[in-house]
Amino acid sequence: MHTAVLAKAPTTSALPLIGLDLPQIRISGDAAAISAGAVHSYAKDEEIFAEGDRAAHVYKVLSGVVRTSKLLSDGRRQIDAFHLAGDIFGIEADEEHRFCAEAVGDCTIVAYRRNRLSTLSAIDPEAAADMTTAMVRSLVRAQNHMLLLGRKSALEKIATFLLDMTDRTAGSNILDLPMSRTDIADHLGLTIETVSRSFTQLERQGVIALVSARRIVLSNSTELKRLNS
Amino acid sequence: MHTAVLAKAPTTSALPLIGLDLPQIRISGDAAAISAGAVHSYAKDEEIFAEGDRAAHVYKVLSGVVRTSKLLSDGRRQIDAFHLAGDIFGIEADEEHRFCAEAVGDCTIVAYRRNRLSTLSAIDPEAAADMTTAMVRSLVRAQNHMLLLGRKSALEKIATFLLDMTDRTAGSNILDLPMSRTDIADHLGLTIETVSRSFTQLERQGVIALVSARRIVLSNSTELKRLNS
DNA sequence: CGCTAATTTGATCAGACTCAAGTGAAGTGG
DNA sequence: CCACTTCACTTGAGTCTGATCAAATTAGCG
Repeated sequence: MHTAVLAKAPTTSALPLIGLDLPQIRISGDAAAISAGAVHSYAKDEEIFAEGDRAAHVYKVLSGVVRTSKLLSDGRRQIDAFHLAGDIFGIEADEEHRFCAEAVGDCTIVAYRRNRLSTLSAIDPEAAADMTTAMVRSLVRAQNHMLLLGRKSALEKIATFLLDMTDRTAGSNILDLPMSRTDIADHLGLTIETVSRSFTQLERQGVIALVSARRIVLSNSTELKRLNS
Repeated sequence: MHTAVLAKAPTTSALPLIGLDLPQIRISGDAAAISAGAVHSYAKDEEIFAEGDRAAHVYKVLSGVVRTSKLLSDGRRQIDAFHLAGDIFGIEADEEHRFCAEAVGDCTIVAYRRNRLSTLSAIDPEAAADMTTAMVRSLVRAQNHMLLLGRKSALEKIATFLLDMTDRTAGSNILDLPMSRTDIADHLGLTIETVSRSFTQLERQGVIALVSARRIVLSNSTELKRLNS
């Protein structure tokens, strides 16, 4: 992992108070207890950590979007999640990362030294609870995603994805997708062609409008929810 | 949830010491702290809890196998995991169960009152750590399963499944499957016909031998591991 | 021993994939 | 500022894996 050179973004600066501007999940407690987090910036597609790297940190997205994924030997890829601002990722059971993390677009991230979850819980129970919350959230997300991957049609997958992304970003019905068709495909267990065709089909049905490739208006979210099953 | 009437199995008996015969994950600490677990028996296909039930307990399998699953409105089902003896299941973020749990065959289960994970961690940090371990394990499993569901072929899915079940049960190369083809299909995102055909194909290739429908000999686990990708 | 449920097998179909070409937008360099 | 390159996305045609529908076989059980 190395820090990206981006003029505007802060680099490897210690955070005086960890739980400061982190609304969604607050890493609380004494800064000394969980040695202070460091902020890093990453450029688009830059690797944050790789599968097999030593899992020395837990991360939180400050801005931008991160994807975590696993690869098969022949290159097939499954993106298990996109992490938006406020999301925690990189929690591992073992000493090793079981998936890799990359910046979807330019982004900034806080890295917290991982003093072994068990140890942490003794020192700072509240921080441990926050970590637990993050983990439970990942698990719920993973369980829903397994249902999607195993049992939903292409159109249903896209519908679910659009609704989920809308929920997690703006409340409005305009959705700006931060990721490519390739990323969407690898997240939903489809190919880019099928993703594209599904978008087109939804547009023809008047369910969505494609302002541009990455900007989508949900013109009929009722129908979208129905497709969601 | 109701307790099955099985002559041989104990029913709703308080456990004097919780972490007694639970080798894999030990729920430790003062029995008073996490009010004692109660043992229940369930018959094949009996429901342990349903999607939407209040999540008042966390469970551990003592004997037999449990499946946890989610349903779509039209009946399509995704089994997210099979839980064998020693496995913990039913951990939830919310007050509600997000999936349903049923007995695959006759089984016995301990139910631990769920004094909110956060509260628990204050009272009994060690028990909380055990719970965390269980959760992390579920998460790792879920992440691997997403890769399987999203990116593997039918044959690869079956190969992975057989190897995983073998790992989790005996060390030998004889595997007794506790679940039906339907359950396997709903776990792997396939149909029963495809599951059956994949088994047949593996048998014809000399990779496995089907002693009976539920008893499988892994005659060439090297080839099975290669298929596993 | 007969009944029921589970599994296997066969034939056909369809949804999603592959391969291939075309379109469009963004960025680069002259 | 515009031509050119590049990359992302879309669209089309044909194929294939796995689904569906249907029937046969086997196993388990009262």
